[in-house]
Amino acid sequence: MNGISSDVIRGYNDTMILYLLWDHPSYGYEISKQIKSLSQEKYVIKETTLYSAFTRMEKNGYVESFNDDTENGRRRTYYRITESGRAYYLDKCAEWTLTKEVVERFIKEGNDSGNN
Amino acid sequence: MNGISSDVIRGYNDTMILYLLWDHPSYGYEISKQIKSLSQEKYVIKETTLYSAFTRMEKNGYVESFNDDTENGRRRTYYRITESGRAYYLDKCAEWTLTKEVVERFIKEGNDSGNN
DNA sequence: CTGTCATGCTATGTCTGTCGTGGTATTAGG
DNA sequence: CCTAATACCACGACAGACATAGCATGACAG
Repeated sequence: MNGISSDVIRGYNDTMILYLLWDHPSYGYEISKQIKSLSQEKYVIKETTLYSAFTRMEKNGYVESFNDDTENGRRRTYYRITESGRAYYLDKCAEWTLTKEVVERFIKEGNDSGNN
Repeated sequence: MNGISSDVIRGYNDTMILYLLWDHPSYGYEISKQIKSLSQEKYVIKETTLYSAFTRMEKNGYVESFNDDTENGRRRTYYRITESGRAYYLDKCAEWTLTKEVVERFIKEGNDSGNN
């Protein structure tokens, strides 16, 4: 198995994107590259998934879009995380901890090396 | 936060059910109770989700259904895990390990400060 | 100048798993 | 009789992921 079935990640795409927006705004293509590299090529988000996530999150108030006028040529839509987005992200982190605990009670691990 | 949003667990319901079928067959209601107790009430699978999971998994050959004739009165459909189901389960466990690694790269917060 | 590639985004419709709603049936207890 | 717990199922809605397709720019090779 090389990748990760998207069903598993479902619900965490938003979280990953918000993580990458935490320190500074970014845009689709860059986020896409970063997810790929940060996950060590293990997860590559689909374009449509990514852009629909942006749309959804903007509708939910987790991000704000804007255009960078200093750029010319290629039109980019940048996204900035909002306070609400930060709160949502942190909430998801807490949920992840909980989820992890729960799922692991149902996982037989014979191939887990080292840590607990 | 009390529970876990089902979007997060999505894709792991099957895994949890198969885990509980590993040693011996079981049936819907019991599985439901066991998920609740084993997750320490943190996750309660919805009935419809559970039964549709059984149907799906039987169609995929991960479980087989049968009736226990020694029981009378309440009609139960028991499910038994198949070899294919065991393989699928183990596959999911491996995937979980991978998923966990990936997701955690995007999680701020008490980052696994303890182990490793 | 034209073709191709990388960049950057959008529209449209399908698929799948979850879940809300509601129904059926048995057994036990008040 | 009524209710609660057990035990299951049908139906339809919904949301997120994704396949497919298209549009537009800029760089660079031939």
